[in-house]
Amino acid sequence: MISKIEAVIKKVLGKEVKFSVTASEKPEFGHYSTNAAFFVKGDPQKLADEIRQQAKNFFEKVEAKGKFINFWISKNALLEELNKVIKTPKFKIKNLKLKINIEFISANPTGPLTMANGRGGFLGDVLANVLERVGHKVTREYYINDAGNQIKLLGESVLAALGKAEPKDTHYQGNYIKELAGRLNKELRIKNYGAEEVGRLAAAELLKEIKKSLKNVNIDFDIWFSEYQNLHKKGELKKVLETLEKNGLVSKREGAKWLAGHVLVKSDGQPTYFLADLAYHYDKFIKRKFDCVIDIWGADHHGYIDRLKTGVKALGVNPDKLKIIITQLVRLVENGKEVRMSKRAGEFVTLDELVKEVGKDATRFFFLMHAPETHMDFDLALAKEKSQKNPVYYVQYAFVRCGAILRKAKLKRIKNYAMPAGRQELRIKNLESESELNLMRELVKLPDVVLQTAEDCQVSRVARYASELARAFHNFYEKERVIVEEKELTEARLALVSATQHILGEVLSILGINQPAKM
RNA sequence: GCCCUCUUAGUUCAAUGGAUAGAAUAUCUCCCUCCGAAGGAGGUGAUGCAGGUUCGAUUCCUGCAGAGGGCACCA
Repeated sequence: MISKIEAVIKKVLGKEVKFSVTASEKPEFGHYSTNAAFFVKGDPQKLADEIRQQAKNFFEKVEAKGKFINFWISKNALLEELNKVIKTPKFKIKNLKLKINIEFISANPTGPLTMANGRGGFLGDVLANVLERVGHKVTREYYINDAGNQIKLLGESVLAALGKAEPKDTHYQGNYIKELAGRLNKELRIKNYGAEEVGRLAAAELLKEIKKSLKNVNIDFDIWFSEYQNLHKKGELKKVLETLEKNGLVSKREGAKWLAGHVLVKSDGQPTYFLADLAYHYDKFIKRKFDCVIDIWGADHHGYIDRLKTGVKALGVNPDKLKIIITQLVRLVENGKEVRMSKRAGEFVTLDELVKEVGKDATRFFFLMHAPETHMDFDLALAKEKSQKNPVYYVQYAFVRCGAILRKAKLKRIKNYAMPAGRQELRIKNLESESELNLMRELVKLPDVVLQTAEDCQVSRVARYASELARAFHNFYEKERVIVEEKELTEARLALVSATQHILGEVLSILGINQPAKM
């Protein structure tokens, strides 16, 4: 809808003028408005009239108020647009076709997923959904850090728990290590593994747990990329290092190899994580040829952004193709006091615990509502208490109400309203009331919401839209009875309900939230 | 010390540089003869401080205060 209005304004202005069109927040400002008159000389009302002339049937009214120009969309145009949205196959609103890799969570396999991992997890999952809706080819990827020191440390921790090694402060603590040690004990008794091998074994075991947790919250990955198997074992680090050396970008100092002030190979000959990461991004950009790579990291890695971008540039890749999204850390608060979350100290709330206490859908919505850059304090007890008031239920309830009405219509054998697969033309020409039209205006916003989100990655917009759409529906439900005496009116309203069910269902599906039949 | 992020109703969050700063929740009133009240209608209530740029600043810039995070031959 917005791009349509923009196109009309552009036609009138004739030249490149920077302006924007937004959905209006207040009824007196119409349905949409633009600030275009701020940027051109002349009477705003005259400009408004010219715009109206350009698309007479589309606009019911175009009116300048001060320098703002407000648009009222005609009923026919609204209905036409709604039909268009409903009939879009799979709601795929564009076909942009970029090959995008989105890597998220990638928590080290040295412990269970914490609730903070959920933040980046849900963000990545939903962002991937959004990007798919505009036609991109999206690969969801989890990078498994199974090659560094932490694996050896994990192995030592397990051995220490079995009394086969000296306990140290740096070891991973917590019950999960003891449980893990118990599970591995049988195998370890037969074979005499070193710390690194034990670590690898333990990491594989923990990765199974991580996969289970993610499955439980409906986050799927296309690729689980093992640093050890796919990079180290295949000698990819060496290859990338050689490439960089050939291009004269590597310098030697104090026995180590450097790239632009960062160490690639330590003086003891061991590669750094930086080199592994370069090999990884070489794999993504050069070998697998992704047009765009999105990494979602926690705020504790923000200092690493410049380094990686520099490195990627050294590989000959335009660093703008690498988009890094930072999510602020989540602080765990208990009884008003902060608890440091640490796998080493064994102090954390796992994602599993959180989901068990608060519920899958409420957990998802809670994280998705918040912009990634907001700092969050998280109190498990409070979250549990508040989950009853989570807006997700408001949205799901609207969806349930749609279903309840349509069920009743079916029982009464009312026909001519159904929209199987969203293909049928909506028969809603005789809907006139404000709550009905308002609902239609909300429904029609779906493509704009998805497009904008695919553009700026602000996933919380989708969650907000879900609430707004639900409100428009609840409002309609309260004001108008759907199944009434007049047959035509009933059919029209049922069609509207059916359209709402489809679009609300699509929004829930983008958000990865369950579409319940009952609550 | 240097760098990044954040600061908006009691609380949790919105607002591509635009209009009278929106919601939710809490609180105070109302509304079930009804397709489910997990709902609807209304009241109260907010931009940390000081400058600057601009026709216009919650938004951009500078300084200050407060909160979180980062500054490794760790990953």
